[in-house]
Parts: sequence; structure tokens; C-alpha cells
Amino acid sequence: MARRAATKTPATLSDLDARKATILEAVVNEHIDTAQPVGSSSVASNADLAVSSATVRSEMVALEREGYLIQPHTSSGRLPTEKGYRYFVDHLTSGVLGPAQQLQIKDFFAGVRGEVEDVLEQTSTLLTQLTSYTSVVVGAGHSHSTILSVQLVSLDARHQVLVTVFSDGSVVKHSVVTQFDVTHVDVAEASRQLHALLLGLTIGSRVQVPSRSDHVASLVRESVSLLLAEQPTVEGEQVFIGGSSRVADAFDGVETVRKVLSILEQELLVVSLVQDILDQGLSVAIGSEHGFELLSSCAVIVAPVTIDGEPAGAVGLLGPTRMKYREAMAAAEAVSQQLSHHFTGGE
Amino acid sequence: MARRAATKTPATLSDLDARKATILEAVVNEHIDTAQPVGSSSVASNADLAVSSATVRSEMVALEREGYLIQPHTSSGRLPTEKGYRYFVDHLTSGVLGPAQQLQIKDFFAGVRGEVEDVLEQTSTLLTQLTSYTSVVVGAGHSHSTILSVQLVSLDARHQVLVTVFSDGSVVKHSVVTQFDVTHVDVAEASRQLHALLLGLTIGSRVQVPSRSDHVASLVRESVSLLLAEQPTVEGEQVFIGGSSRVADAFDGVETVRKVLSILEQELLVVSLVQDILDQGLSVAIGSEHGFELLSSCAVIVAPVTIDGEPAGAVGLLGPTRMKYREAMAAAEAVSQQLSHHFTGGE
DNA sequence: GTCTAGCACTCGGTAGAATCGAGTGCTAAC
DNA sequence: GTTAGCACTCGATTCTACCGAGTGCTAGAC
Repeated sequence: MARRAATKTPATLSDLDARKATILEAVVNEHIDTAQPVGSSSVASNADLAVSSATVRSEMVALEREGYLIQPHTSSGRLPTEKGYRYFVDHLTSGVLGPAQQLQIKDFFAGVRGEVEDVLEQTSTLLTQLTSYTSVVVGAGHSHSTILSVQLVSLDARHQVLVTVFSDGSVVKHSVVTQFDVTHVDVAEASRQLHALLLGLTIGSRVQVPSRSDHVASLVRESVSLLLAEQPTVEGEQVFIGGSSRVADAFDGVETVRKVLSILEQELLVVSLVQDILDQGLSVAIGSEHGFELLSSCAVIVAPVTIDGEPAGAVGLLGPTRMKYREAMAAAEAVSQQLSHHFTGGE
Repeated sequence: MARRAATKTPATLSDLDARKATILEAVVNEHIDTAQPVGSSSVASNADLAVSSATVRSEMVALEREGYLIQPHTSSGRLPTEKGYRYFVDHLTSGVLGPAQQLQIKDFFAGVRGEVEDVLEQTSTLLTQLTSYTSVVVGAGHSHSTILSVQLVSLDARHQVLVTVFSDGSVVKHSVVTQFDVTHVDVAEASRQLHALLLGLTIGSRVQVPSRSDHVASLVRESVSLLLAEQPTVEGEQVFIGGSSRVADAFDGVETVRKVLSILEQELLVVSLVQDILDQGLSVAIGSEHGFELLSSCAVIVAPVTIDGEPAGAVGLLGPTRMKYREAMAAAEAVSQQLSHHFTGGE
């Protein structure tokens, strides 16, 4: 699934002379603005190259031959191809946010507080407000965190709640149901044993459980298996999606909207999408560059979040391939940095 | 916000003679099927009334005068109005699910297990699969539950996690940040005091906190205020929305899709929407019957979930006003009953 | 009286023709 | 290498005619 762009791009992409590059950039910019095919004359007048439309046209023919542009039909303007967008993005002078947006980010992180989950969720709202695109915030799971505390609480004779606190501050709950009645004393004892047994371990650890057949031992065995059996890779990862209504006006076809929404519904897919892109070392995935067929008309921007230098999640933006890369990338960048700083500095 | 339908309906709605009722029903049924205006001839042939289209026409004129139907323009077929749908729904012979769907529900509840949250989330997926509409599952908050256990866990010198277990099995986490370094001993002592202080209380209770100025007392005060200050009405309520991509094909206009999605994004709104409808004693809210302007082209079906006879949440379905009421209501009904049973019987 | 067959009428939707114009490719001249 | 000029293409728009589904009305049948 991870196969494209990273390998192919450098070789093929950097061989555009200055004028071609300027023209390509102008086409992309205008198309992003207007959503229409771009003609040679508007490029000629628009860009700061002092050449006529005829010259632009012949250059466009070349750009089309090289795969950066396409014509929807003979004698219409040109559109950027995926490759065209890729070149554009790779050669983007990193954008600067407007002062209003900078202020908005600053205010947000100055004022935000509360639980990690709430901060992440509000961050996704912030990103959507900043960019008008659908945003994704992924918080890393606690797979590497150690267990700080384990407690078993009795609801009634056959129902207990297993509460685990991890060193990253996350709390996980498991329901334990027994086939036999247990007393408060049993639960307290099991709780004590579990705490002693699991303290300092991570999810996925193996541990020696008591093999006795009494109630306490059963409780302990059951609890341990519930807790340690979790998939260490994905469990505990948190996804917050903001502004999914924006897909409705980012894409024209109802069918496209449906496809994109159906992906967004599956949080695990979204996590792996973001992770995939990060793994490829990209900050933008355009069209088919990520492996998701259904998102072929989308571009995804990601920016990693770190805590104390350790990867701890990511923020992302999802829009049409003709999204406003410069602004969106700047926003994602700024927010991910602030978020990293927020969690690193002191919560 | 709760004003309509319940009061007005009985007087105005029940005065349709059998033939008008049959015609109205036929119009609604066909429109739901085809999404097109319905003409007199198809009604005449379709329904089991043995009259000509001309007779149907004159009846339709009457139905239009009384507000059950409208003509989009002169000389086209008729559409049901909100009032027409309301009559249709009120006189609906309660539908029966197909055997395949019954089996699907049965299998689902036979196989489902795990945390309450997971069950509710999967239930929303089930509802969407059954009906092809967007589904909503609301789990009641723990506002009336008592506190079973409170525990303060130290992350580092200035960060603690407050973990509270409620009698309904829910677990709530709060982060506590201090301006001063605290020792493990302090935390343990504060934890002990909190447990003693809060055991058996509910959210919103008032409690006497120590007024001393030492670290332990500060920790206790801070924790208590975090925990008890929560809004007892909405906090802790869980919302699971399934199949939001279905709105894309349930409505035609992009603008409508956008509006509906933007509502679904705001979970608190969804909760209050569902709650409103339940409070009105309705099981279906059509068009403007719920107070939400943006959802005026939607119908919402709700069915309450109870645990041991106590209200504990609801399931809902959201679709276009021309949704398949009979099937959708039957599905919501069946699922809510099974869900109630699932949580009542034994988790 | 109630129902229905018949008929003139309305009006949205569709198909085709004409037209427009943005944009192209090509070529000859600079 | 660049550009002005020009014929050409083809989607989009407009206009017209027309079809047909569906209506409302009325006169006659039951």
C-alpha cells in the first residue's frame, strides 16, 4: 500500500525550466480559485512572465506531453494532473498564515484546557474553522505507556469494572462479568493482586497469572486477559473528525461526497490513512498517492504531533485535490506545532 | 421549542373518510417509492378502490384543500404535505420486519458483548444496515448514578488523574494539575479522603470540603470541584451516529446535505433533538415538527431504550420526509426493545 | 346524487437547431 | 525563439417546437 511518490517523484519532477514552472503554478493557482479549466490567455496576463498567450500555449503543450496538465477536451483550458499538483506542492514556498488566523490559533491555545480528549476534539474544530476543510486529529494510543494503577470496582455480585490508569494519563475501562457471585472482599483482594501484578507493565506484556480455581484467582485471570489482550497497535488511538459537513461543498458529485463520508465513518481507516502518509514521509497525499481508491479525488495534508520529541499523533486536513494547499498546509503546520508545544510544555 | 403536533393533530387529522384515507395512503406510498409527484391515474389503478381516475382527482382536490397534499405546479401530480405524512404515520398499521432483518437483529444481540459504549456504537451500525438511514443511538448520562469509587493517581509531581467509577458502571476521568509539587504520600492521602468524602453521592451534590491550605486539602478541593461541577443534564451522555454517509443519497440538494451534516456534527444538538421528540411523546417527527430549522426536510424516528423500566436512552433514525416509515419504525422499535432487553436481562 | 368518460388545457421536460465564445493549434512574419 | 493572426473545435447557452403526463371541468350514465 505504500509504494508511490516517494520513489518516483524526485527523478521526474524537478526537470521543469523556470518558465514552465511559472506557468504550471499559475494554472494550478487559478484552477484552485475558479475550479475551471485554465486558458492560455489568462495565464499570460496573470503571471509575471512577459510572454504572449501563444508562447504560453506552446509551453502548455509541452507540459501536457510531460503529464503535468490535461485538457478535458480539445480546445478547452487545461487542468493540473495529479503530477501537476505534486510538482506544485513540492515547490511551494511555505505559506504564511494571515494575522487573523495566527491570532485565532494563539488565542485557542492560550485558552484551551481540560482533558486531552477535549483538547484534541476542539483542535479539530479549530482546524476546520481555520481552513474550511474537514479536519482529522489523531491521538496516539497508549501502547507504550506503562500501567500506573489497576483497580477493580464491584457493581454488583457478578459485575465488576476494571479501571486502569496509564502513565500517559489515559484511563481504560473494562467490564468484568463473572458466572458466580463474588463478595466485596474477593473483589478487593483481586484488585490488590492485579495492582501488584500489573504495575509498570505495558499492554501486550505476558504475565504469570495464578492458576488456582478460587473466585479471586478467576477474577484476576479474567481481568488480566481483558487488559493485556488488546491489540497494541490500534487500541486506544483516538480520532476526532471535525467539519465533515464541509465535504458537501468541497466536492460536486453526490457520489463523491458519499464515498468520502463513508471513509470518514470508519475511524480505523482514517487512522491508517494518516499513518500511511506519515510513514511515506509525506506531508501531502494527492489523489491516488495514498492507497484509498475511494478518496481518489481528495488531497490529504498531515502534520505530525510530538510530545517531548516523541511521535504522539497527527493532525490532518482533507479536501479536494484542488484545495488551497498553501493556506491549509500552513494551518496544519502551525496547529501541529502548537499542539506539540502545548502537550510538551506543561499540560 | 415543544409546541406542535401533540396538541393540534387529533382534532384536524382524523376526519378523513375511508376513501380519502386510502387515496392519501396510496399517494404517500408511491411518492416514497418514486420520489415523484403522484398522479390520479396511478392511484386509481394501484389502490384497491374501484373508482376511476376522475373520482380520485376530485378527492385529491379535496385533500389538497384540507392541506394533506400539494401540487408543485398546476397540472402535475400531488405530493404529500407534512400534514399528509403525519396522517399517514398516525394511521400506519405497525409494520413487521422481514425475516432476514429479524434474524440479523437476533444474531446481533446474540453475539454482541463488551463495553456498553461498544455495544451502543455497534447498535448504531446495525440500525443503519437494517434501514439504510443515518442512525443515532443515545446512551443516558450517569446523572442519577452514585459514586462507587474515587481514586487519585499520580502521573508526576504536578499532574494527577482523578478516576471516578459510577454505579452504572461508567468511568470518568479528570486531570488535576497543581501549581506545587506533591508527593505520592499526599496523593494517596487525598485519594483516601476523596473516596470517603464522595462515596455514594451523585453529580451535582454539595459537599463540605476541607478549608485547610495544605497540599492534600488543595488536591481534595480541586478534585471535588472538577467532579461535582459537571452539568448534570448533558454530561456523560453518549451519542453514536452511524451511516452519516447515507445523508448524501437521502437528499438531493447539496445544500440540504450540508445542513443535515452540520447538525449531526454537533452531538449535543442531536441529543436534544432526540430528547425533544421523546418529551413530546412522539415516535416520529416530520419536517418542522421538531424545532430544527435546518432539518426541515427530514423526518426523525425515535424509540426509547429502558433499563429495568427506567429510561436509559434512545435509538433514532434520520431520513428524508419521504422515508420508509413502516420499515424504519419497525426496525427502530425492534432494536430499541432488544437493546432494552439486552441491558436489563444481564449485561 | 354520485361516478365516469371525454376533452380542452397547462406546463415541465426533452430534443434539436442555432448561436456564442473561450480556447486551441498552426503558420507566417518579426 | 516569439508573436500576431486566423481558422477551427466544441462545450455551453438559448430558442423553439413538441410531447405527454396530468389536471379541471362538464355532460351524460348508473
